[in-house]
Amino acid sequence: MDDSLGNVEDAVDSPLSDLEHDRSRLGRSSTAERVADILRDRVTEGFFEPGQRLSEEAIADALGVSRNTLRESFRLLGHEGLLDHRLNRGVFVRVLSAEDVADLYRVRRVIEGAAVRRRPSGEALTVIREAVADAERAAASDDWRGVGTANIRFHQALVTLNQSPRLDESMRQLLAELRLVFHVMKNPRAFHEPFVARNRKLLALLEADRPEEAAAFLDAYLDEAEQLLVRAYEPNR
Amino acid sequence: MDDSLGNVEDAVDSPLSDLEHDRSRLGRSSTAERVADILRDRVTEGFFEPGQRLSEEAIADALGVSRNTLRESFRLLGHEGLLDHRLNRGVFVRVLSAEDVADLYRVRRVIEGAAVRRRPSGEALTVIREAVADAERAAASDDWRGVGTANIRFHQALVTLNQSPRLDESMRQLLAELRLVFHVMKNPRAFHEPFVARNRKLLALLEADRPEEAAAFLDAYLDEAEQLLVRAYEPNR
DNA sequence: TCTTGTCGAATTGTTCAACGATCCTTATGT
DNA sequence: ACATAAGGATCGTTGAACAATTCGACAAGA
Repeated sequence: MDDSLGNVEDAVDSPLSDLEHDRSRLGRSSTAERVADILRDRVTEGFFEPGQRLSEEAIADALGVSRNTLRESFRLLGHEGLLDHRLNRGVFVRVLSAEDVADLYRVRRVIEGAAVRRRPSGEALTVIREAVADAERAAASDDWRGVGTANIRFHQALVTLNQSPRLDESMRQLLAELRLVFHVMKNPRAFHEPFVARNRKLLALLEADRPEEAAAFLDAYLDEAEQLLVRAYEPNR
Repeated sequence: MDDSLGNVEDAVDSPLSDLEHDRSRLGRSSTAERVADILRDRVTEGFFEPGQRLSEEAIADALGVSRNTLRESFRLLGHEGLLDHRLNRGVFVRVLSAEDVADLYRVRRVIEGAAVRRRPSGEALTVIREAVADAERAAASDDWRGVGTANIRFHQALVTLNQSPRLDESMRQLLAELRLVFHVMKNPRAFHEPFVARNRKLLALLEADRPEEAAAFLDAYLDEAEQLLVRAYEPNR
């Protein structure tokens, strides 16, 4: 890797370093992990309902993989909190209690709160702006499911202000768990609509470099979101 | 389950709900998980050195379990950040970069910082006091390894102030990762001794209910700890 | 009627042996 | 010295097998 040689590779130097960015996706094949990806999607999208048992034989058969491989996948998702592995009984889609929801929001207040107190980099702000705009666009066309995913992207982007890969990863998992709960909202509009404008407001506070106000605003934001969720959730226990 | 019947069960109603509390300990076995426990200990205690490859056949043979079971264990530890799973190459004890260390401390500042800003419950304070006392006792008898573990207990107890099971678990994993790094300190005394008195000071600030000062003190505390670690660590890259 | 014991089917937990795929080292040839 | 090819070691995955455990059903007993 000596650039001083001035060989033909220099011509594609920039696009090449772009490619390097995708390298993390390369090693990423392995039947067990791919199966885990599929199951993760299915669980978070609600295809498998919370509490439902995932039969090893049935799923291994359906996906065309062996039970052993499937079990490796189960271990991964169990560790992510999406599946509940009970000894000798099988794996079940995790059922979150109201107390779990409260805990998830406790963590959000800590991680997102720390994020908005930081002086944002322009780069991070760009991503946040896009998420806000996407949510507004989706709301304008009554696509409340789209609002939900844009909203998730917004909060994920907020956390990147911490500049910590581990916190990013924690947030990713946290939001995956939270999606398990979102499905109980029968009226997605009622849950997502109030927050579109707040995202815009929070972004403005960040851009104005008023971290303490942003933090206070976020706290109220999360309080209300939690209330909405718990209220719709508590009855089903 | 109608209590109004006034049957004999009423007499044991209270002790029965006590029993439920122990239910979590029941499911607690499974060869794969027990193997994961053993390996986790071995890795954090330094028996397996960072970078070392863990042969499936050799370890499965040594522990008397099958390769498939061992692989399930590997998946668990891989997700905890202690093992590095490279496709078709095997699992290696994770090697943390200086950037990883910085990230771990970034997370600590967020999680522990949030913790000390809370009004501590008397119960949590008791555990913290014990950890401080243990560290002082160990230091008095030149047991610097003991100081290290008491110190870890101290910070783990700090995090419980957040009253969040998920943050507790995150901290547990984070500290396990950090232990991977601690082993590079050839002089444990130089690394642990300065913090015994600071633990006491931080505890005093908590007891005096001065959260902002506690937070500022903790930040400086973590800054110095990180500096010490990185300085001893950077050369070995 | 309620509790307790027992049986059997279904499912998970774990092992084992096998084979292709991939990586690493070493030997080979230019 | 360098690229290439061969070989061995190890991983990835499978399929089958069997023990262990759960759970529901049903019978026996208080």
